[in-house]
Amino acid sequence: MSRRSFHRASEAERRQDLIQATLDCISELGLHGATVRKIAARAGVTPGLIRHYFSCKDQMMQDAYREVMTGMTSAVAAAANADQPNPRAKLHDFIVANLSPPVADGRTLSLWAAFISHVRVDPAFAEIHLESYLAFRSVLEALVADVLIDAGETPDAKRCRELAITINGVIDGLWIEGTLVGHLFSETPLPGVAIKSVEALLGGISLAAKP
Amino acid sequence: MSRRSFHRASEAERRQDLIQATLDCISELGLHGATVRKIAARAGVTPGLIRHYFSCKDQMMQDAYREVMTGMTSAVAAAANADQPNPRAKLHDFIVANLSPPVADGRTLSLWAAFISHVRVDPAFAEIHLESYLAFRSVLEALVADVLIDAGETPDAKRCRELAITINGVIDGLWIEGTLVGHLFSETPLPGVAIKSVEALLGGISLAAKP
DNA sequence: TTCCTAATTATTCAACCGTATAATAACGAA
DNA sequence: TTCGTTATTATACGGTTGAATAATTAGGAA
Repeated sequence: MSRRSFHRASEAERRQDLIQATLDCISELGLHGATVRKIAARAGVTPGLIRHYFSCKDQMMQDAYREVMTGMTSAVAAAANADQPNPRAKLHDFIVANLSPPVADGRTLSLWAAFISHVRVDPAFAEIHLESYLAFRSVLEALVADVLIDAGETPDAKRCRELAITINGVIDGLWIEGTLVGHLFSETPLPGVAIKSVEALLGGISLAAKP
Repeated sequence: MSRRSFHRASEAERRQDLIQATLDCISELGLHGATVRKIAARAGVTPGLIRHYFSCKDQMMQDAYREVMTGMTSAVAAAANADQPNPRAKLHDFIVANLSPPVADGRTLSLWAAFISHVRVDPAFAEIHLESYLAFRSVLEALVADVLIDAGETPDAKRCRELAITINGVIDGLWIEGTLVGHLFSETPLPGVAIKSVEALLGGISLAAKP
């Protein structure tokens, strides 16, 4: 009776593997299908190892939630800061990134929804949600402020915040629609719809590259 | 040893009780806490009864999902047709109803999210989602068309659909934001934000009651 | 009232859950 | 090379799960 051979991984990559396996299981099998055993099998380890890296299953779930949200926010923030120094182009790219893969993606949406449904159940999830919401909104608020200044306005904080709330809503709503039933309006690409909508919300400011 | 006494209910009300108990458990305990036993206890019956009314637990979940979505859509549709014959006031009330209780409510949002997270897992859930999405959007599309006509436009179907998609997005996004972190902007009531946003999206058409 | 039907309870089952503990093998240090 | 540490596996445990079956009792029909 010989034991299974294994590889000793670094703590960082093992945790990452386990979290990714957790996310895979949740998105493919649902929350009640993402058991410790299935997650371990997906990660190629035995179930006991999970409790060597996480104090309990819930702890791993919370870390996985944080991972998803920081991943999304940093991806769209990076898209905004990628090329253009132009504030309008930055906001434009930010919006498009929110409505394109890998953010606009069935797997990501399933994960987000699964975690959101636990916000009311577990205060730890509520805190993670609040953190990630505020982080996202503050990025958006800064982008909006720069656009308004670039357009010659002198916006106060309240207006920027209200616009950020609204634009966040537009992005979220179209993100959900586009990801869940995107096949229904493939002839009406959502990024374009979103840009037009935000331009209207901004009072007609164009987000196209400056002439 | 005497058996527990019980009441023989009609099929309709028993099914309704079981579905409501299912929804209560999902929203309070999460998907993996909504077990057959907990649901039965909440409904005041024994677990075996569930399989007398539903072929399996999943079947009951699907019926519960359908119940949530038809409840939401019919609530907001009723709000739109309640008082005003004025198309603008109808759309106005429709939007406000979407962002007010009982639609904008933590329990409802938790349920919606829990079910959405299963759309990718189970094709039956995907079908229910598609049905309810199309039902909602077609109500909204009709409201938008009437508003445009009332404003003197002669809108084509494509424009109405695109506006409905966008407005649906705004409503969904603000609904989520408002329900999850509504306490953050109690001084900026979301219904007002939504109305202003939709007015902007409609090109400046006012949704206030006609003068 | 008496009887029949089926709604409801009670009980059982195999499978699976998350967690705990002990044995072992991988791999860096010396 | 040898040794020690610890990451990893193996195994076990008590409790829970969804489902199946059998026993009963409620409530209408006759």
